[in-house]
Amino acid sequence: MDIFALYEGRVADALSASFPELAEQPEVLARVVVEPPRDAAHGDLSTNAAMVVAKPLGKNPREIATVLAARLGEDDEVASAEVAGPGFLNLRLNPGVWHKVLASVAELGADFGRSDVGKGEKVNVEYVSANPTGPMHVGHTRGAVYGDALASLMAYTGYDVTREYYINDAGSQVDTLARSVYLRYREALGENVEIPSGFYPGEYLIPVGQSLVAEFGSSLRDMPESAWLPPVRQHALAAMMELVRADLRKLNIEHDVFFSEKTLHGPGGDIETTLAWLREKGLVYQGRLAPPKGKLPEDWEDREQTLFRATQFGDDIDRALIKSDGSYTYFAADIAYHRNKVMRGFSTLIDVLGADHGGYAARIAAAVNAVSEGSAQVDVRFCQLVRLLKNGEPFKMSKRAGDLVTVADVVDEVGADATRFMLLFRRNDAPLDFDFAVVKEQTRDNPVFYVQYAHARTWSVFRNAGRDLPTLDVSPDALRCADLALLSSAEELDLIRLVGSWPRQVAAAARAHEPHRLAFYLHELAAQFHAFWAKGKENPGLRFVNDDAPTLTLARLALVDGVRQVLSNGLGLLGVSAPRELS
RNA sequence: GCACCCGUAGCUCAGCUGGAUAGAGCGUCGCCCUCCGAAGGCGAAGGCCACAGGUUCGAAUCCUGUCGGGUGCGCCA
Repeated sequence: MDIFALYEGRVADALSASFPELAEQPEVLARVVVEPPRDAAHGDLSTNAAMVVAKPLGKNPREIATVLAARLGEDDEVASAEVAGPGFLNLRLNPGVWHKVLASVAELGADFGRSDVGKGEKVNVEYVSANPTGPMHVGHTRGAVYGDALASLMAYTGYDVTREYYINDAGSQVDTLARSVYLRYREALGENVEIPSGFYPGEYLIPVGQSLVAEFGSSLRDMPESAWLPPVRQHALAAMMELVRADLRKLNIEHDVFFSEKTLHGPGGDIETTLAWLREKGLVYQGRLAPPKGKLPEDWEDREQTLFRATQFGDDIDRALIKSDGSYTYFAADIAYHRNKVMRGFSTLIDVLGADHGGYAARIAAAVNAVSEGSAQVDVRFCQLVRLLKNGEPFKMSKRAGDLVTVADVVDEVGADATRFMLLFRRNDAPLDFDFAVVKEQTRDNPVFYVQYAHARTWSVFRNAGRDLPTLDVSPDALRCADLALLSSAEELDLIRLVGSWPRQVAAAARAHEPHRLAFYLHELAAQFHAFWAKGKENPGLRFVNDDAPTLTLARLALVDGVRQVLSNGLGLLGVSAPRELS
């Protein structure tokens, strides 16, 4: 039950009942918002309705608000409806409404917050998509966690979500990988090898070389490169993807689809058909590009090439499709890939990329626009770099992959929960400091701990109740029968209001593609719960468990259970565990 | 030179797609535990929302320009 969405409907109804001409302007009504007022003293709900429709109606907003107030004030649930400021309408609800909201939390359980705002729209979230040349390093982690949480969030809000990983297995770096593995293969056969620069030096390739020996014996040693390269490449790719999957598992990330770039190439492949289609639409031509201003690339040569008319779709320049050696550019494959997604029925495509791909967004948008003929939308989200620190000092940890700190290093050090929560406790496009020392602290300075501790405390309340009031039935059925009207203090109602705003937060976060909002909400809910808990210290009457007041205790437990449920649902969406006890 | 991202308290950052008196954590200062609800809580100080215009009932939020920081810039992936 999303009380805000509910009242948005009621306000819209009241508007069109009072001003029938608005029925013809749904786009105006769509701008009407019901939200919690900034200042709680203004009431429970606040709406901008009168101000939004004032102009289209040619009427004074306060006048409109007064009409609305009269109409909405007739509702039994509404205790008062007041016009304020330039034309805000503030509604105060009877506490019984909030008690109903709390009851609905228990009723809906894990589904409290779930919605159908996505209306079953097919969404493809592409994330991680790291080159399959080694284990994942921290640079990939943020996008991985962000994409994963976003996918969960959107699935929860009624979108039909596919989690996808694009394997860049068609470029020259895969050949470099194969050659690097081949050296490790010869090493495994007893040779003394040096890894020249330009090859991948990581020790993680040693076992791959050994497994080649196990599979092929020494048969590859005396072949020419043209003969051993294909089997070694395939073997190496499979091994790397296994590494990547293992790293993703450590973060509890699982994709639905692993899409190989290689499958787009070749005769009759998606790239060919896509380019043919673009040619037919007149979007491909032979032409020259002006050299970039400023520093000129050293090997610049002015030559005619095959270009995609990206400028027709808002890009700065047209983009090359075919390299001078005759093979397709990465972008050509990417157009085909995005067209493939569109053909699979996705109407919203989300690409999660590192911030170093910033310049790529415009051409992807152009490609999707062209290829879907405007029917699909793409949202390219960039994840900024993560700076690793320990006690404020830059942190290096070079165990597995040369200079790079890997995902496994981080997760082994602080755990998947902390890694995920910290990466989500920030907007994705803002740089992030990740301090190992802070994340391992068990104090309120550590947001992961702080939120998990709040959840553990809800369980601890129930354990205390069992100890102090052993005869009290605190089963879910008993909680359902609790007299919630006993929850009448400001602290209790504030907490219920916050709990009740959860569905609204979830829906807004999903629409904005911003899972970090959930992390901030959970931190706030944890803070308010901790504060309420502490009130019981000064004022025993506010304690959750009161030996001499079992019915009040039961009502309070219902409130605690609602907090527990929302913390649990929220942590679940973020992919962070919700422990019942902290060790 | 161009494009994209960013500029909010001393520091790190939120700010719910334009709403009312701009918020949180850290840091600083001051409080609250002889055990049973301190792995916590309460309070204070701290702001020209980089700057200048514009759009309108209303701007940290949208537009333009300036300054400052980051990223990227024909065939790399």
